[in-house]
Amino acid sequence: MGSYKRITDWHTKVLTVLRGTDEPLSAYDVLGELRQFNPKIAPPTVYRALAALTESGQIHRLESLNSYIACRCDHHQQAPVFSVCDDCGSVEEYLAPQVLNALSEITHQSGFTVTRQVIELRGRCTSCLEGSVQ
Amino acid sequence: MGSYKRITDWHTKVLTVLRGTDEPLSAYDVLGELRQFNPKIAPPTVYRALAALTESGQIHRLESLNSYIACRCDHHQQAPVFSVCDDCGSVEEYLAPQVLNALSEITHQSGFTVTRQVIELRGRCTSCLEGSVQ
DNA sequence: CATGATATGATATATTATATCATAAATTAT
DNA sequence: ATAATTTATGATATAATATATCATATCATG
Repeated sequence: MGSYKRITDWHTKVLTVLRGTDEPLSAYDVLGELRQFNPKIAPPTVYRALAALTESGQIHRLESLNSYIACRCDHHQQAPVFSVCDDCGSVEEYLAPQVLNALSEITHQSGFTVTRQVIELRGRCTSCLEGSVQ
Repeated sequence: MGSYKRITDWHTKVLTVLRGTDEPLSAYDVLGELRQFNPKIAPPTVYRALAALTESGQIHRLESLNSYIACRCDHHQQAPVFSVCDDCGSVEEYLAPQVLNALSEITHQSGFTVTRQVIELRGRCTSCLEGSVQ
C-alpha cells in the first residue's frame, strides 16, 4: 500500500499553461489551452489537475476570482497574500509573515486549527491609479 | 439628480433570511427561502439584493464558499476576518485590526490601493477537533 | 502476471452568476 | 399635479463554474 502519485502529463501541461502567463486563468481558460493537445479533454480532467497542483502549492486558487495562478514565490506551502487590480487584472503575490502571525494570534485564542488561508486584496495597482488621476 | 436608494422589500427579506441562521447560505439557498413570498422570484432579484447588502456591509460574501452570511459584528464597513470549519460548516467573524495593519504595511510599500479585503481561514473549529481526537 | 491503487475519459448534470430588456415605482423638476 | 429621469423589479435566457459517476486504462508491487 502507501500512497503514490502518478506524475501525469496533464499536471505538467496545466502547470506550463499557468506559468506561461501573468494573468490568472479560469479552469475553462486552461481547458481551452489544453484542447491544443486533446480537443476532447473534459472539465473534470482540468479540475483534477488544478486540485493536485493547488494541493502541492505549485499553483494557487484565487477564490475571489474563481481562477488560478502559478506560484511566483519560492515558498510552496506557505500561505500567500495576493493583491488583484480590478482595473488591469494584474495580480501580485506577497510573502507576509507578519500577516500570518497576526492571524495566528486570533486563531490561537479561539482554538481554531487552520488548514488554509485565503488572503486577497482587491483594489487598484499603482499604474492604474496613476493612469486615472491625471 | 443625486443618487437615491429605494429601500426595497427584497433587501429586507434577504437580510432577515440571513440573520435567521448561523450558517452561510448560497444565493440559491436564499432564493429558496424567498419563494415563500413569491414562488416566481428569479436569481437576478436575489443577486441584486445580495450585492446591495454586501455593499452596505450588512452581509458578507464568503468567497471561498460562494455564500453569504449576515454581519455579526457592529463594524459595518470594516474588513472582517472569517474562520470556516470544514467539518461542521460553522463560521466565526472576527475583528482583527492587527491583521489589517499588517496588510496595509504591505500595500503601502507597493502603492496598491485596497478597496476590499478577503480574509478567510479554513480549518476545524475547537469542537470538531475535540470530537475527532478522542 | 495478478492484484490493488490511482488516473483518465466520457457523459451527464449541478451549481453559481450575469446579460438583457420591458415594465413599474420613486424622485425631481417644472 | 405631472412629465421627465432615475432606479428597482420581473422575466427570460444563457453563461460560467464545478462535480458526480462509472467504465476503462495505467502504474506499482508482490
